[in-house]
Amino acid sequence: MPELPEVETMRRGIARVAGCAIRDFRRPRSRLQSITITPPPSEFRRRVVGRRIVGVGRIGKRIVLELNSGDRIVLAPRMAGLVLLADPPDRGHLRVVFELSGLAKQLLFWDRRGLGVVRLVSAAEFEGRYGPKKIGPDALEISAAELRSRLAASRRAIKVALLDQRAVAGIGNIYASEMLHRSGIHPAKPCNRLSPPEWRRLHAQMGKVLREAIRRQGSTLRDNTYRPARDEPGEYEFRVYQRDGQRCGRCGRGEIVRIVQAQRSTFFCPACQRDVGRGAC
DNA sequence: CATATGTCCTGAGAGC
DNA sequence: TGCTCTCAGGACATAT
Repeated sequence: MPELPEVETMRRGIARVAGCAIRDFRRPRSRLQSITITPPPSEFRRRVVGRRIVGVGRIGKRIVLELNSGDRIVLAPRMAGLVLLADPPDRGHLRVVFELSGLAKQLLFWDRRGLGVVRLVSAAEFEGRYGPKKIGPDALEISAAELRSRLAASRRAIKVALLDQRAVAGIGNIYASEMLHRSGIHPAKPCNRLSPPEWRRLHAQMGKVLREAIRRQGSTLRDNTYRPARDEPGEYEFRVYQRDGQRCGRCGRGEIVRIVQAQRSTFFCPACQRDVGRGAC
C-alpha cells in the first residue's frame, strides 16, 4: 500500500543508515519467487559492498539511498513491501538484507507479495528513470499553480489523474479518495471541468491530508501489512476509504459509497461530492 | 501524444 | 474443515 506518507515514515525510520558502510548484500533463501533485483545480484553485490551510504531520500513512493560511488539504490515497496532496520513481520518474506557497519547494523527489504523492486542505478540512469520527465513534483512540495497547470487540460477523471505519478508524485489509491472527499470534489469529475476554487481546495487538502498522515505515521489497512513499528499500526483515520455504507462525517447526511474507476476502488460521499461535471450541455 | 487495460505475485476472505 | 474463486495499497508494458 505504501503511498507517500507510509514511504516517508519508513524513510524517517531508516534515516540513520546515512553514514553507514555496506558490508554485505544478500538474499535470504525463500520458497517464494524472487523479486526484481537489477542489475543481477552478482553485479549488484559487487557495486555496493564496501560503499558508504551518504544520503537517504525519497522520490514519490520510493526510497533512495545515495552511495559514495555516485550510484543510488532505489527501493520500491509497491503494494506490500516494507523497508526496515529490524523486526520484519516474518522471516519468510524477507527479500534483501544489507549488512551495515555504523549506526545501523542492517537494512531490510521485506515484501509479502513480491511486487517490489530493488534497483541499483548510476547517476545517468537515475535521471532517465526517475528524473522530472518520469516523476512529477512531490505532492508535498507542488504549488497550487503547478498542480493545476499539470492536470487542468486532461479529460480524465480527477481521481484517476491524481494517481498518475508523472503529473504529481506520491499519491495512491487511498489518499486520492481522502483528499477529494475533504475537497468536496466528485472523483469522476473530469480534470478539465474543475473550477479554480476546486483546484485551490484540492491543493490545500492534498497538503493537509498528507501532512496529517505523516504525523500519524501513515495508515494500516485491513490486511495489517504496513506498520511504522513492531506491534504499532499507522494511526491515520480514513474518512471515506473502506467506509462504504457508513454515514459521512463531513456533511452528516450522505452515505459513503464505493465505485470502481480504472479497476480500482474509489470511495466518496454522494451528498458532499455531488457535482460530476458532466451536466447538460 | 493521451488515455485505457492487463498483468506481475502472494495471501486473505468469501462462498460453497 | 477444505476447496475454489475473487480481490488488494503500485507501476509498467502494451494496445487503442
